[in-house]
Amino acid sequence: MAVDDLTKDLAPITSNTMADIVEVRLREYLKRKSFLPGDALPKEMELAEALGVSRNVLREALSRLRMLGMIETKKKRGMVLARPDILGTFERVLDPLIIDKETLQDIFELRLVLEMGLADLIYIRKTDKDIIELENIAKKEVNHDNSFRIKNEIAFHGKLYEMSGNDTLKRFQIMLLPIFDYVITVEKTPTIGKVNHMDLVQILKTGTMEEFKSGMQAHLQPHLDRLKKI
Amino acid sequence: MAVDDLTKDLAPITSNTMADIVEVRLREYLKRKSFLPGDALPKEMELAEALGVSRNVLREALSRLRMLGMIETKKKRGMVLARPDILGTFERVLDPLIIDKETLQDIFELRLVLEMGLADLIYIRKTDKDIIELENIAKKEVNHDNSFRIKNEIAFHGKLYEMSGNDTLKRFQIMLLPIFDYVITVEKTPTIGKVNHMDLVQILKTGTMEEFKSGMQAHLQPHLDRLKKI
DNA sequence: TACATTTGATATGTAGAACATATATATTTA
DNA sequence: TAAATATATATGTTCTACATATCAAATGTA
Repeated sequence: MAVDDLTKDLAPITSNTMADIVEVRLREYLKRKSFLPGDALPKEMELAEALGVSRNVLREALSRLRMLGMIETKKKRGMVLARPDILGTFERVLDPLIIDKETLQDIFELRLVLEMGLADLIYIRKTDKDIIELENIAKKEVNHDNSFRIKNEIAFHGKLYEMSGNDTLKRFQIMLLPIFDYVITVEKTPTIGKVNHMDLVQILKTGTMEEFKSGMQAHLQPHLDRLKKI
Repeated sequence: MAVDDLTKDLAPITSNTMADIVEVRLREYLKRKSFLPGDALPKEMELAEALGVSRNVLREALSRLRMLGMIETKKKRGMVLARPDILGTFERVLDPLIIDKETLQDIFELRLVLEMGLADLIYIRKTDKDIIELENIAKKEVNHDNSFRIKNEIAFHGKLYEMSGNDTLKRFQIMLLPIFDYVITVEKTPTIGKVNHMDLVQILKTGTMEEFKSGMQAHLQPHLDRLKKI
């Protein structure tokens, strides 16, 4: 354990390559000059000369920014600053097979936190149409095999995120799905709370937000019970 | 609006460069071969030849994976698969000046959702020491200028995240701070709820989780009131 | 034999030149 | 004037060469 802590606390000494340095310098440059999306950037050769590196190294750094969507390039027009898709970059590294166990657990908890906190947004923005759709999803649950049950579970909770009216949140949830898939697969027994999906729909129809919050908590309780104290 | 929807629905036709393709191919390769952190990868020339591209193009793709922390390289040892820091990659593109207004709003709401949903974790894991520290932060609030008030506000809510015992969540919050800083700066009048920090501390000391949830909601109510219905 | 030193081989890091390709702009042609 | 063509230019790609760090083997020394 002590070793693990050391490696976390002590600087990684990431023997910075030129590309690493140039990447940082470019970031600083873009920020300092307060470039805005659409603004044109100097051409590669000018940047390379200014930085005192080969075009090759510069292009490695630019390649990174391009991947993140921070810049876009066209053959003759040159480069322009762009709006990165903040979630798109996230998605690239979200592989449950690579993420360590602790982080996996953290993310699982993050999902619980999100769903517990979603009630306010849902109650501000829910529509009758939403509730009907949600009910239709809940109705399909009876008498199906396990793989269908999981799909339906995802559809139901996905719809809840959708009802929050927050696209970023919704995309975030979709992105985290593979991780829960993984965690759920690891779980031995399926977790079923005292409040099921149909109950939640009923609360949404006629109940108060407080009732919905309690209902959601009861629904997720088996997961919450599993969380360790420290 | 119709145009915006089109650009979202229709494929972006991102005239893929070789580096883009190689990046994807490498990802697939790593996944298919189910490499694990620490495993050695083939050397650059072998990969380049197998892919039928120049070493240069390959290096642009590798440079991206290296930035994300997916691979690490050493002079003679070659490359090994590594564990990417999932939040580190996120941080790179989180600049309030570049993010568009809608996403900024989405993220602001995300923060509210997180804090509303944090109660369960906090009640599972809070310690007396935590509460004393939180109280000390709350005590310092009186009679200070605005810049101190904001710092203290951040410290208080930051401590709440810390009490969740979830490192990923805590880091996530720190990462989102610049964005709230930006949103708060835009706000004309400071928003003060009916329940203040000291009240929340008192609830944590002797109250139930339900009371804490209600208290948190009252505390954040001014922000929630501001949210648009759609 | 055991250990320290030197040497060489090797994989990544960096540089530079050359050519390919697409495209905005200028020029020519109908 | 408008369409077709040519040219200049910035990015995309390849190739070669060399620098640098480091592992491993060979050599030297006690």
